[in-house]
Amino acid sequence: MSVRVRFAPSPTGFMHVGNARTALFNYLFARHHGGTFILRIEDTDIERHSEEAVRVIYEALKWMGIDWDEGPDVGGPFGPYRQSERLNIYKEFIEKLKEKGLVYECYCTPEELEEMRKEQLKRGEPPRYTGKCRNLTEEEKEKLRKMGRKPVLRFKVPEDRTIVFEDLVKGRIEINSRQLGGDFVVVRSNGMPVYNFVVVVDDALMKITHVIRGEDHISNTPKQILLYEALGFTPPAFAHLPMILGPDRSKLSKRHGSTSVREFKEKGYLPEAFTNFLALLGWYPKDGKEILSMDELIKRFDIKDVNSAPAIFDTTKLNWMNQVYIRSYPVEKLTDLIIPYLEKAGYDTSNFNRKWLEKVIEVTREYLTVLSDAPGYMETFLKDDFEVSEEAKSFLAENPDRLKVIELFYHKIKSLEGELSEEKFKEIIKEIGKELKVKGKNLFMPVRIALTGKMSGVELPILVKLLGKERVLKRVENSLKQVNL
RNA sequence: GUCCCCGUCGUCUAGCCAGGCCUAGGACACCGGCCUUUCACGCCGGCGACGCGGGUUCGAAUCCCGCCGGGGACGCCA
Repeated sequence: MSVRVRFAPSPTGFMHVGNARTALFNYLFARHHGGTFILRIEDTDIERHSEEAVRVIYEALKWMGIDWDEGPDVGGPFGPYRQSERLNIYKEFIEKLKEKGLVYECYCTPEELEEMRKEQLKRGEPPRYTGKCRNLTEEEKEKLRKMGRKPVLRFKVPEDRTIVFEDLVKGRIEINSRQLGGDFVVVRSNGMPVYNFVVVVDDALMKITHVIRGEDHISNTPKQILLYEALGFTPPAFAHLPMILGPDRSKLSKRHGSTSVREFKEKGYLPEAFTNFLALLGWYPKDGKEILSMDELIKRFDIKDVNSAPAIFDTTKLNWMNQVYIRSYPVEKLTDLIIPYLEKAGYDTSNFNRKWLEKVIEVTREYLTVLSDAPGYMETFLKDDFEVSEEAKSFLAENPDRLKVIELFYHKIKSLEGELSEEKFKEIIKEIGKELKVKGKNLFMPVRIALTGKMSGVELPILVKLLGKERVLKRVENSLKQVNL
């Protein structure tokens, strides 16, 4: 039987990195086995769902390089792929449960249930539904209905049964039905079925073979297995991925900083780096190779190699990976991605020659960790009216020779005939060194300051070449003005 | 509180199932050196972990028991 897996997020308006990793592992698993990857939108909680929120999911997945074979937008043989559009399907299976006498109406109000939970907790008992309404008579129900109460439908959980499943990453897991918190709700009082129920119906009908999801779903699994059985379906295989933790070792959430895919995209992480990094959170290739393209990930991915211990989300390594990817990215693509950051920083990029911009990026890419660093590092090339830093000024003031270097450099460039090439620049510097009898830092640093106002930066010959004679002169004039007070 | 899951360098992890090849390997980070007439890159080196206690065994990171620690779940959220 061919592998069919699904990623089933609820549209909350943002894609959490934990969800992104779940999607990725499902995707890798599907592609590795030549199976089908399905996208299903879990929006039974209608109040929270919006079209925009669904689009956020599409965008995040596409950005990461994940495509799906079946889904709300592309369709497929087992649609619809949005739970809010599957309501009559669920109704049919609710009827089945009713016929079998496996569900019953419960008229307790949320307030009553909350009260009950509090008391149980106070007594040191695990909170659970007691089964209060399990044996209500018709008259009692009628009475409660007259009070204006709308019932929920609860599933009858068997008294004392050990539910066992073989988890693909955790191993054998056994839970007694007594630990399930009592009879659980399958249909809300507003008639809307609840997650644990719809997920079973959908996974069964969509012929899902492997359910790969976060560890926080382990406690749902026995309930779902009970429903599979009640409905006459065979449960799929389960694989529960270890949690992703924040630096404080608690479940990663918004208070830990950036946790949405979009934030990483906006900061300027390359999708290849981000995906590569996520893949290594809880999984490790047998051969130990860490920089891996999507194809290489697919080739190597094995659910058996997924770690069962949780991982802390620490972006230090992501930063390194991003640098690695930035340095090997095609310049054209990199330029396309960097231009928006330049625009945001106030540059009108239409003023720049595209080829020239690419050359600038070619030399500055080495310095970038994230794309949003680009405007800062590229400033040296883009802005001629810079300010000479205080550090640089005092450096020049320390030794009169240093200023002389700048002045001589200026005259030599001014009287230069023809193009200012890298070689020409090196020659000129050598000449200055000989004529003024200076060398080392005393020779190079003044020129650097005159050209950039800073004490560090890219290699001078390259800078000079990309600037051209006119801009070099303009810059030296600008610096001289600031230093000669 | 109850149940479930987890515990190897600061972090991601290899090794654990099939005990000796482990004076525990790699990567990131950190520190130092080299390279570079700057910074970064690159190269070389260093620091650094089997949660604790018992047991089994000639031998345990690996198997067993207990403890401790961390996390998750306990919704008419998904």
